[in-house]
Amino acid sequence: MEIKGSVLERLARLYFSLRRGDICEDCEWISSAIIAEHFDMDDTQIRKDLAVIGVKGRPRMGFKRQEVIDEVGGVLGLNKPNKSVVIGAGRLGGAISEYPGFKKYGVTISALFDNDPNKIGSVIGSCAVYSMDMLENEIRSNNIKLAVLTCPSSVAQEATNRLVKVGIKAIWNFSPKKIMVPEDVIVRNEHISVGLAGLTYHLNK
Amino acid sequence: MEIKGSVLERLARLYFSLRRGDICEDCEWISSAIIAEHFDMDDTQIRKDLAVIGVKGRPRMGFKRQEVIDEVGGVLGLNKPNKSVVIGAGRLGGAISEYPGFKKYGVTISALFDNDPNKIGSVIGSCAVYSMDMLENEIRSNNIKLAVLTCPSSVAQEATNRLVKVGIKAIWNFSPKKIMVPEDVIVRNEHISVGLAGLTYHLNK
DNA sequence: TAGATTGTTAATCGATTAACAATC
DNA sequence: TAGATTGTTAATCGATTAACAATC
Repeated sequence: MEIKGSVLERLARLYFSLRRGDICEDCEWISSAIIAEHFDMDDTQIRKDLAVIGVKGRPRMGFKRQEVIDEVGGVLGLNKPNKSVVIGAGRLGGAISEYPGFKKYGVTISALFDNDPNKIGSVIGSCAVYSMDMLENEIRSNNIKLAVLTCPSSVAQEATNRLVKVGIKAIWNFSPKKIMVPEDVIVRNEHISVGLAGLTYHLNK
Repeated sequence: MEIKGSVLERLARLYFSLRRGDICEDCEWISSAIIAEHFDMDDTQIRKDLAVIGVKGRPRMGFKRQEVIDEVGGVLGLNKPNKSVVIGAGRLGGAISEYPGFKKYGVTISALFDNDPNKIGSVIGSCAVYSMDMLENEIRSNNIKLAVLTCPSSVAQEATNRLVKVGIKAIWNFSPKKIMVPEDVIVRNEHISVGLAGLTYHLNK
């Protein structure tokens, strides 16, 4: 059963908030009403989302916090390690490599790749920066399925083609370019400028 | 008339795609059908969104590309400069300061702020890094209304309080922490880990 | 004129919320 | 037992799509 994107996103928010302790730090049980209040949502929605993945609550008690974390984490694929590579060792690639959250949530970065000789051989956030020539080797020998694209738009499609050819199945695309992939590869576009527009709209209204 | 978030987001996507030349590079006219195909949407939606902000098309011709850019840019507040400050001069703050897109779309970064003595006094992407002590002065004297929060979660609320007190009206929050603001201040949360979960879900399915 | 495309109303579809019996 | 909370069905609401007259 394929879980819908909107449900996945809400489950992810719930997962990260519970792990971070934003909602209840030490409690054993948590009710859908408390969760809903934190996210400014309807409590029925919380129960329905958890029902989708088969998490059961208990009348008068609510849901077991640790069970929710474990089950949601399992469904989201965050309970076991996900190895990844980062294409582009600029500031954004560096920020992603250094972000402690990824390791915490099961995503480890195997290496960064760049064409800039000044960057090749350096280390960013405990990850080595390799030449793009090493890309295929690294991905194959570590059986990596996830790639983060932080390279310039001009080379995004070319990099994508190489990634797909060598077995990458999921691409997190931070370049503003639309990239083409075969049907069995999933792309998530992260166009942060779009969020900016919502703010400037309100400022200039 | 308040434009809904979903409409704003679609208009922003359209605006950036047209400016980048993703849809039609040099054409004078563009039809809602062509736009819709690019975004994998229904063409009625495109016409409705443009109708919301009063952009008129012409039967048999479509919409004037430049007019769409100008009108949408105007509504989104991207036609005139928006000065901003960035709180936190880590890699993410640096990536944002260096990103050429912001200047191109009317957002200029006045300064970065950090408490790390090693960073204070340096320059990132043509922006100076100042001590947090200078925050209020800089915002007041430049009449800045927009702030980007890339500091650690632990100080996000404290920084927010100072920003709000000195007149900031829009906050782009990259920290995973929920921040509290008065009603007249708008916050946009950019929790990129949420996007990651969608990819790991599909990989582990 | 014939044909393509807009603008808009009506119909459909899906998502959110309300209601409430079941349960501990 | 009484009361709180779940689980789920039904009702509402809003968003998307279809249809089509108007127009150039």
